Amino acid sequence: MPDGNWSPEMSPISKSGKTKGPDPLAGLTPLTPSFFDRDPCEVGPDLLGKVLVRRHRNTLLMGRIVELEAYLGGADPAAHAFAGKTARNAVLFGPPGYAYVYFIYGNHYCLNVSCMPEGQAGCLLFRALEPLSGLRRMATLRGLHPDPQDPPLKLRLLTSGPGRLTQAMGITRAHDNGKDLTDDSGDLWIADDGYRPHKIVTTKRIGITKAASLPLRFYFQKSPFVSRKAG
DNA sequence: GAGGAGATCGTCT
DNA sequence: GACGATCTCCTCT
Repeated sequence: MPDGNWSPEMSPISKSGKTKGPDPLAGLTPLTPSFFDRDPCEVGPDLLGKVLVRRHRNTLLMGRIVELEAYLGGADPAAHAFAGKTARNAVLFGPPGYAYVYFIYGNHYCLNVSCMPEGQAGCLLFRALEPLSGLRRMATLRGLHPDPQDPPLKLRLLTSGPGRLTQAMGITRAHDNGKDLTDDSGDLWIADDGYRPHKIVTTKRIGITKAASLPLRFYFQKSPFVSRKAG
């Protein structure tokens, strides 16, 4: 899409997310481990526009990735892996394409995907999604009461932020940490639906004090679902 | 609309 | 015991 106004193709395709009728996963192919077997700075722009797929009980939840941050591991003081491997961050040192979920500020979970070859740490933090499917379930999980009209401004509250998107997808450390996000037989994986992104903006990362000036945050310039526009 | 502060708990030192 | 890759509510302008 050219970098004009937000495209209708990015609007929600299913409110219920119930998996009946035509296969809602038709045309979706899982990403491969080799996709993530690279520097997160390279993976980040490529991962924008892909779809995070979640099977939550009998409901399919899907969201397009519109905002990410890269964390580089041993070379990045802001990264959890900077101080070395611990029980908490062990997934980051494992094979690429796996979910690293951690608990922060006593309230929130954050979802990352591991990058780089096994033995080297690096990851991408999911900061925002555009809700595509299963909006009612997402609203319920978020503790919101969905308006029947689904006004666009309310939609932003579902998945615009790292803590919000994990809550909307029902992602927790106990249930999802260490999952293979390239395995479409699981209940959490990443798909390519053929969408090709429009203009990508690169800015400083949010909410950190160390290495705060590095341009490692990537998002779609025109997406209303990005957590914050200012870098 | 912008800014500040509290909530709340796992992880690390 | 201190800190933190956040969110929400409340207050002020």
